[in-house]
Amino acid sequence: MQDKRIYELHADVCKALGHPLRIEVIDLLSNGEYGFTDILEHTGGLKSNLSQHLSAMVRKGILRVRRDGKNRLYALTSRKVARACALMREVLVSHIEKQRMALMNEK
Amino acid sequence: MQDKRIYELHADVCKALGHPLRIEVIDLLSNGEYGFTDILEHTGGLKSNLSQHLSAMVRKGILRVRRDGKNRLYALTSRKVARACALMREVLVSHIEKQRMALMNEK
DNA sequence: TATATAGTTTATATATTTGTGAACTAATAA
DNA sequence: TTATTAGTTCACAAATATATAAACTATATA
Repeated sequence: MQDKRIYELHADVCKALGHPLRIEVIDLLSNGEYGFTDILEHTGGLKSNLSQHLSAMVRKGILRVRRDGKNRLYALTSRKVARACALMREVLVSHIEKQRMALMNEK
Repeated sequence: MQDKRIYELHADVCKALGHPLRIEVIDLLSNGEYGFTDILEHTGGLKSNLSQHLSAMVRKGILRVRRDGKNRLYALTSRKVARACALMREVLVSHIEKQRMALMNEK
């Protein structure tokens, strides 16, 4: 019941997965590196909003950026991020399945 | 740029990982099923707070509960949850490593 | 040098999450 | 039946996260 610090850091990194836009970005970047403008075109919304989400993801260590002329290219820091994300999607899908089943049985 | 709904659901499940107490619970339940009181003893804090976190996790489909007399037993719905969590921890660890390296180089 | 492009940063209003304690409920035990 | 145990639910205050728009910055181009 000591050193909760690791749980705080761990939760903080996981928080990066807890927003629809950020999930969409991770999904896209699973295919490789993309420029800011391409990501924005893909997700829609305001550039300032996207910029903030991306830099939060970089700060938490799940994305990296590099400059290429006047563009910025974003990528996942590791395939592990994509894998973790995919696992959670599978958990979601089976939960939805179970709910559907439960609904069918009560009718 | 359509059906963002899946991203919302996906993010919502991932949000379950985004809190220190919930990470601590997932870590514990990686070892198997535990009773509410044992979890509380392990994490500390108020029972009402733990109860709310646990039921949110059940609602999102990452934990399941069952009754055993007057106790309630909680478990992960799938090993996938533990694996996703472990992957994100690895991402955290290598980020911390990289930061340490960066600090060393600038000194 | 002046302009345009490609984002970033900042300020702020709103929405969501979290922690706390009191009240409540279901199952068992006396 | 009455307590007791083992949690859950509720209401509310405080803390965090999010979206938006305006201002700003760095690089490249004319």
